[in-house]
Amino acid sequence: MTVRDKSPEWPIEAAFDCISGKWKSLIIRCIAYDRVRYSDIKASLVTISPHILSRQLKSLESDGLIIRTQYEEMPLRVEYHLTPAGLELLPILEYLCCWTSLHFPERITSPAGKTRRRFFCQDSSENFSSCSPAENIF
Amino acid sequence: MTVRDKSPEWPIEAAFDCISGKWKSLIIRCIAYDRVRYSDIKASLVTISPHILSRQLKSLESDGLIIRTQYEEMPLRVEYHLTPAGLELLPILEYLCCWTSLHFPERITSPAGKTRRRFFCQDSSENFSSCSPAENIF
DNA sequence: CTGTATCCCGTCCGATACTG
DNA sequence: CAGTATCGGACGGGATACAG
Repeated sequence: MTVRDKSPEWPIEAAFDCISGKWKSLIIRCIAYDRVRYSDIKASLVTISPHILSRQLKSLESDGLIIRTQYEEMPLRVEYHLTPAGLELLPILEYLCCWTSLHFPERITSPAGKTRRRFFCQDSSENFSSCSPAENIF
Repeated sequence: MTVRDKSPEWPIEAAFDCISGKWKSLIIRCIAYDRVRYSDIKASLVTISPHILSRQLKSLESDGLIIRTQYEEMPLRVEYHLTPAGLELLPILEYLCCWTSLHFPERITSPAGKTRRRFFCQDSSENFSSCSPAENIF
């Protein structure tokens, strides 16, 4: 729970508690289909500071959306991947993309300059074939 | 736009900009299936202050999710209802309810004491029959 | 490579009182 | 009835520097 309010009032609140935040959905997208290293996420989300990334990853982990795996190598290697709950968030995020594209396409700004196009799975559009507007996002 | 960040980076951000906020999803639920008056929303969301409710309603209106209709009567009457975009948010909210119920049911707290059960449409469960856990919420 | 420690700042939420 | 004015407090995001 990373919420400002300790007692969410209905299921929506609990869900928002997990995924709200400026970077969280982008992080989830980054690690959606792979095990991804800290430095790779950092490189993908160009302008995020290490402090913020660290905090968001901890929050996502404690909320049960991602799993952190540390390998005792030198140099240190840490990989992140989604839990089943995190994976089941993807179609919802996809749906939200569609909703925005359908009703408010003018509000969409390009991630260029702030994020880099990496770690995306082109095949995912098969799962949401009815949702074409956002199919190039996941 | 009621956002903290002026330039959302992808469609998800634009969507979150509209629906994030402590009360917004509850307000959307309140006026989901009717034209509802300010005082009724206020009465339904027991603990919300008039200031906050007013601000959230303005935000939802300027984001194109709800429509405000003012009748020049005495006493003044104002009604709110959802736009098509707002209506299409309902299945997504429903999905989020299901997601929470499925993966983190223990995080759901009762709205008792903070909200009252009014303005709900029991029939709506028909539209999401595959989603039983939250069917009594909308 | 993978983070943590500090400090600052804007935004959101809220209580209280007041108004057309 | 349907809001607005004013003032705080708390929290999330961010810049910068440092550490295991």
